[in-house]
Amino acid sequence: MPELPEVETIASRLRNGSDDLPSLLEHRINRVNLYWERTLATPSVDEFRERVIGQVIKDIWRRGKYLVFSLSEDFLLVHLRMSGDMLVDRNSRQEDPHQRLILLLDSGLRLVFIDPRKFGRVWLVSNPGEVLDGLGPEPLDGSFSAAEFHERLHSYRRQLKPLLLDQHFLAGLGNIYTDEALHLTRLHPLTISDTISSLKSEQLLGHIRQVLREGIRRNGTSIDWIYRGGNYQHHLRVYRRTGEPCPRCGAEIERILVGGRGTHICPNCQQLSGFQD
DNA sequence: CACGAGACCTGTTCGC
DNA sequence: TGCGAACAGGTCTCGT
Repeated sequence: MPELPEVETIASRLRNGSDDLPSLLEHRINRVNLYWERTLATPSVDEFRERVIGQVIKDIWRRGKYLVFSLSEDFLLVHLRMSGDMLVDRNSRQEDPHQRLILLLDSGLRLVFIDPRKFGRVWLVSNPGEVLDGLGPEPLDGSFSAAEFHERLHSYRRQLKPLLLDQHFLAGLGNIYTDEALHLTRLHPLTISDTISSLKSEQLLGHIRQVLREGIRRNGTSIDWIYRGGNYQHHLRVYRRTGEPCPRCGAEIERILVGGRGTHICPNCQQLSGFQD
């Protein structure tokens, strides 16, 4: 579920509150319930409890696909991976079989990490750079220019889609939004990155920003049983639309495998050639 | 350096 | 209907 727009949606809900639930800012952590030990990447379970209890949530934001909680003393980082979700509920709510970590707050609210597949991870660190330093630029950062993007594309000779999914190259894209952006730009996912013209690079960055902003505006994409609350799934052009007509030309959308990931393309609009105008 | 396969996990959907 | 295979919003590590 979690690519940049979904993580952004969750971060802003926790930070600003929503409907009936208040912002989590200035709430104090009173107690820790850990249900799956490997959820905790670092430190040890004992040290985590000792250090995090008593700390106050001062700020909440997103970097790439990470949720960042700035606490009074440390930073709590959360990566949702494939099936994670982070929500707030009242102390009285019933237990979820997939809850992996619960932070009980003063105020009687609970910050609940849900993760059916158990891939998600949580870090408690004094310096967030320990975890975040390797990440590439934020695609929505206005100071990240098309020229710089083009330069980065040309600093590798790699298949385009796996490169866009590489968080060291660019932070925040996942399978859904990458397929969507490539389709809008009419680029085949196997295009070699250093063959892309500066015009195409600029268009691609524009489309990446377009689908991410639209995803955020619609509170993310809800597919399957995992993430709810978003409705960008009704606006997807190719992702998981195998066999349906391309919204641009009507050809049947195909599913291929690229870098081991299911990939959705229009075979007519996204053709692989040696040069990209 | 770049790529593919396997690992980590559980739940749902597909195909025979 | 039933049952195993395939597949899923991610990322890491290893071998070639």
